[in-house]
Amino acid sequence: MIDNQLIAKLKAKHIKITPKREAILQLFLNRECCFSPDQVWGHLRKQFKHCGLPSVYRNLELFAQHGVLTKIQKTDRRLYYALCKDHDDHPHYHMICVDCGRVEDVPTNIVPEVDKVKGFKILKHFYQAEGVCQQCAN
Amino acid sequence: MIDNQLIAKLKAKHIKITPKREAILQLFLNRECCFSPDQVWGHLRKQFKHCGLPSVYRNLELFAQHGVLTKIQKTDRRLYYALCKDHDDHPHYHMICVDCGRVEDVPTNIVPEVDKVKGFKILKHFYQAEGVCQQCAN
DNA sequence: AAATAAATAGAAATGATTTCTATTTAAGGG
DNA sequence: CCCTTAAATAGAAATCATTTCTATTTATTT
Ligand SMILES: [Mn+2]
Ligand SMILES: [Mn+2]
Ligand SMILES: [Zn+2]
Ligand SMILES: [Zn+2]
Repeated sequence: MIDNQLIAKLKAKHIKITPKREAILQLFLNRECCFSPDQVWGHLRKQFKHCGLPSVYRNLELFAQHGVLTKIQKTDRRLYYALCKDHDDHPHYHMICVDCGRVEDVPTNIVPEVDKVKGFKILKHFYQAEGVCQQCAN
Repeated sequence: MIDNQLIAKLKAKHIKITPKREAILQLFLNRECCFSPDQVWGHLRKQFKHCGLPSVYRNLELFAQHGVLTKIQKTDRRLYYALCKDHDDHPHYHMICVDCGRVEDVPTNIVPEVDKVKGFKILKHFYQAEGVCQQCAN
């Protein structure tokens, strides 16, 4: 059912595979959308009688720390996470559908060349695009 | 004292020029840094005996709506605003010094060409860089 | 100076996120 | 399998940045 490569990766990092964690990953694998902790919680409560929201927050952040999920910035300033498949192997950014929440990895060759312009030493940069995906355009 | 061109611009938009608003603009004009509402409030309370935090929130958002200020994304996920001088005349992004908070407008020619790649219709995009400014590097 | 719509202070509410702690559980070794 | 142990969890409570509400004040126009 769940991606075995992903499980192996997590085990290699000494991260326990719990039913809740599997269900969270499964949700992101099934629907390639971004979800807020609250949305993930709502999904988990269908499967599990007991389910704490703080655990959802902790696990989403854990997955983000290990490159499995990426944080998505939306205008409502709440937390959103999405699956990041090309985990740091190739530079890419994320494109979010404002309609359905779909998140696509898009390879990029944007490189900050600006340290010459203003004398800034760039430590990190962030690019994100919003729009309407092909499916939602119809 | 305060930028008269800016005042004229605001009057043209039927925005009342109040002492608090002048003081907020003056702060951003004096120090080209990003500030949180709380930081602006702390500054205003030195000059004004009575000063409500909700007014600060409202005014910062008002200025942002009218392109005078721009929102800055920091990792602490709190609101930050900075002066945006090149207001939409030229495409540019913002570079933030992680040390002193300085914000620089940097012209860009980054154009999202990705609607071809994945069939996405891009509505807006956001780029921001973080680093250390020349002054703080010394 | 008076009229008026907008701006404000201050208190209170909101709600997403975090913290805390006792209990449960996954993983590894016998 | 059964034990052991460190990690994960639920649930309640706290936190705290941001927003809402309302009576009062104020900037602008007559
Ligand atoms: Mn990704
Ligand atoms: Mn700007
Ligand atoms: Zn879509
Ligand atoms: Zn600096």
